[in-house]
Amino acid sequence: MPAPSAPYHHGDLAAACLRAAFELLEEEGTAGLSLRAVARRAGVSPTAPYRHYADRDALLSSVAAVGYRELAEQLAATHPLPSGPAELADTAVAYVRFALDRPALFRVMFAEPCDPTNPERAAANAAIRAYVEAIVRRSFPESDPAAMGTAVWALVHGLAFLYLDGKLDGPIDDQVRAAVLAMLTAANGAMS
Amino acid sequence: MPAPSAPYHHGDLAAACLRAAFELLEEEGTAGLSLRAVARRAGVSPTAPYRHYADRDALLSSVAAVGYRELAEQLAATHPLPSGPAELADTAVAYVRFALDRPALFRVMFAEPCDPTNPERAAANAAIRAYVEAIVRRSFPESDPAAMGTAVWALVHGLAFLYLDGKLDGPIDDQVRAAVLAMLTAANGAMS
DNA sequence: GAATGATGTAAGCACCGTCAACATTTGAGG
DNA sequence: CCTCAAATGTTGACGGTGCTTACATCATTC
Repeated sequence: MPAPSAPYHHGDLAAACLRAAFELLEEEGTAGLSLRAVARRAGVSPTAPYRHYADRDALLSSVAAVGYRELAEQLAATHPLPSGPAELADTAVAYVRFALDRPALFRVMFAEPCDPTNPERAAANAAIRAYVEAIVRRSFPESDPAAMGTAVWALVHGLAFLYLDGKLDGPIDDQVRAAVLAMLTAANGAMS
Repeated sequence: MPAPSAPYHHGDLAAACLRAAFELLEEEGTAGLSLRAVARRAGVSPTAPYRHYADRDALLSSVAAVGYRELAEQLAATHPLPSGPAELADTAVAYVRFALDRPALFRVMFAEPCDPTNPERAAANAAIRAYVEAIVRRSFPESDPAAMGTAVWALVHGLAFLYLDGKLDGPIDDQVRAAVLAMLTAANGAMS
């Protein structure tokens, strides 16, 4: 009998927990994501996940790390290295869409008081930062890459959160595009 | 005997709960803000707050509403109606400072899956929006006020969240200023 | 083949949000 | 002034949570 019904050892409980956490996040939102629910879904006792995750925050950090990778993939799929305001606006739309398509995941990634020393998160953070700075260097060669990179990321990130919180409504794609383009063209009229 | 020890009726429990919630938020962060803790601090039974707040979310919404007013005050105290990139950068710094000075409150205000139909929140939201648009109309008269207002708010809001989540570090004031100014001057080099 | 470390379980603690039933106080109408 | 209803606060309970401690089972290595 190779698999009677429930072998004592699960096999790969860490991965199963991660998968269960993602499913719960999509189905019930952040509130439904409890360690006990994860354990139930993985078909395991309530305290089994503690063998693989120190506490709930550790599981959330792993979820967030996967989320960062998926966000990066979605952005790269839009434009591997966007250039100029129009493509940059496309990328902004993709970023906001990710947030709105998977709001609970996005909140876990960015809205939890997280542990900034977590290496997975730090690495993902550095990756996003490098991606944005590469864009900036190419599209705005005369700007300070660090400052402009920060600003571009903040602009897009802020748009995502404002939409997520219902502070903005209306056609997302068009409004995101309009906001990004307005910002990138505004200076001409205002600066001396 | 006007106040023996503990009169059956509190007097103004709704306000006392709000005050207790603010204190707990500052002292212990979002995690420490439970209805029961609020009740304890107000010196009242665990379920008494339910006479004044339908549930925990209702209390959080009231906390957020007060937070919006305080944020608006802090911005107005910096520049009643900022004009031009430099003053706009000052206002951005004030916004980010608010977020970093009172991180738990800021998260309650913006990072909770909130009820967008709550009238208090909607009103506060409209007030911030009007403030930003007034700034934009004056500082960027050639821009579309709606799109540019959204973009400016998003830029500042995004900076606040990125700092809050530890995605950025270093001297806050200088970096926020640099990011805002970089964004507002970048277009000249990039657009046709 | 037995010891050892990794993995999963069971039981329990303190806390949480919320409901239902009850107690007390206040205030308005007779 | 007295009554009685509404507003307010209390008690007790239920199911859920994160987490700890002690124990059971398995897989591996000597």
